[in-house]
Amino acid sequence: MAKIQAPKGTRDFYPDEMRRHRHLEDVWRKVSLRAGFEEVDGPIFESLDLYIQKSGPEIVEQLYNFKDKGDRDLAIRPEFTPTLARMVAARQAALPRPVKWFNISRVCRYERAQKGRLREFWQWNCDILGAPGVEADAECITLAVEALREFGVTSEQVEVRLSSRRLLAAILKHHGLTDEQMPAVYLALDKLGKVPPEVGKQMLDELHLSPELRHDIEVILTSNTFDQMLRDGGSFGFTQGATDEMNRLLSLLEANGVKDFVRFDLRVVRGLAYYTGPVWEVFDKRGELRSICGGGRYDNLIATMGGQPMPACGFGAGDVTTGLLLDSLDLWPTDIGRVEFYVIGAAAESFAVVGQLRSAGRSAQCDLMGAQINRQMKVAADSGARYIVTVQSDSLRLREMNSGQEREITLDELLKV
RNA sequence: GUGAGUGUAGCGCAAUCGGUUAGAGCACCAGGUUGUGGUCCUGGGGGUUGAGGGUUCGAGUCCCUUCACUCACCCCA
Repeated sequence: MAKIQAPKGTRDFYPDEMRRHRHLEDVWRKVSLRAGFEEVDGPIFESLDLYIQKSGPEIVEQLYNFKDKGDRDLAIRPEFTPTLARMVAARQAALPRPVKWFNISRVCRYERAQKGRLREFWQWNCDILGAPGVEADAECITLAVEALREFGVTSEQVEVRLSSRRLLAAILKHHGLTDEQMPAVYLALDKLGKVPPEVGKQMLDELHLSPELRHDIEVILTSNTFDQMLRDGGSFGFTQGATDEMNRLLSLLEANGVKDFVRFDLRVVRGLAYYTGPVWEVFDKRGELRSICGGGRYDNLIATMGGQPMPACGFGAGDVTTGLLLDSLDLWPTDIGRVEFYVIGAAAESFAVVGQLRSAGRSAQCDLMGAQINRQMKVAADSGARYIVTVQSDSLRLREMNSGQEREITLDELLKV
């Protein structure tokens, strides 16, 4: 029989990989719960229409869809947000506000696999619904930063680039662009951060913008703070409300202690039809990886999906890019998911001690191969156990592997180590 | 969808100009030594050189086809 390999763009998780994956999920879940988000989930497949409703018919090309035996058109979820929107809309009136939900979803997208992008991956999603103000945006950004900090990532290594679709749209409108003309400019802006300056210049030339707009775009590109942009570029036609909103968001981020991670940068655009307010994306500062995490405000989504209008913001982070980030910064913990005790000795004696440890809520294992003591010792050392316990008739010895310290110990003491 | 690169043991690799039976390391297994550790020694299993075809006295090596993987473009919810 021919060996069948895993489908393109998928991964097998052997124990080493699974430990790492578990670490990602553990951190994501921990910081979410710590911030008062509640975990939710839905089906891994949905009606194809759910995705078409949110993203248009073109989306079908980019997802795994199929007909079930009842001839229903279904799709494996390519993202969690439509499910979230469906769930919120179904109980909209009854949900206490704000709704703060998170989810770690396994998702599939039919795309060419490449670095940092596979056909099956996990996405951590956090959303806040029913909160119209920038407090919710600040909460989301802060949560993303807290996860990065928990992974051991510093503000030297990554940054949150914060933009605003509201501000961008105001600038373009101020210069007389119609809603139809805006996407081309958004697209160019988005590219500008990612291509060499000459190429960027050429892209802008091709748009034939007015000199005034061209000037404002130059200011956008060279501004590192919102204040600086306003100083260099004047009002840009912003309303007081729009300016206040960004300033308030920035001061909330400062109050939350994540200011050092955040840089104002209007080049960040993200999906075209979707976002309505602040948008942001996390990048590694070395510029080696695609974006690690991103989100923003999408106040129209719930109504689009058939619910009552409801303000919303949120973000998603992928396991693949996050993993690559931890790879490149060498931030994987080495002691995760290992059994705490490895008990060495004759089978009957080892089993007795292992049983006691497990009953006491500790993790423990022993030899199952009938191996000689020296062999057991080697296996125990290789297992990464924190403690090795040797049992010989009635005497127990405990060895702490990091320090190498060893001592005689009673069973009662052992259970409390 | 477009373009480029790479396929040799479980893994990362070597094999001169096309030349004998494709090698060593790590990992795995067995034995020995160190009696409570990660050492060391000996041995072992593992390969249709991705697959198919061609050129040749002879192909891991050259040519064609195909498949897979990787990277980039497009796209990125």
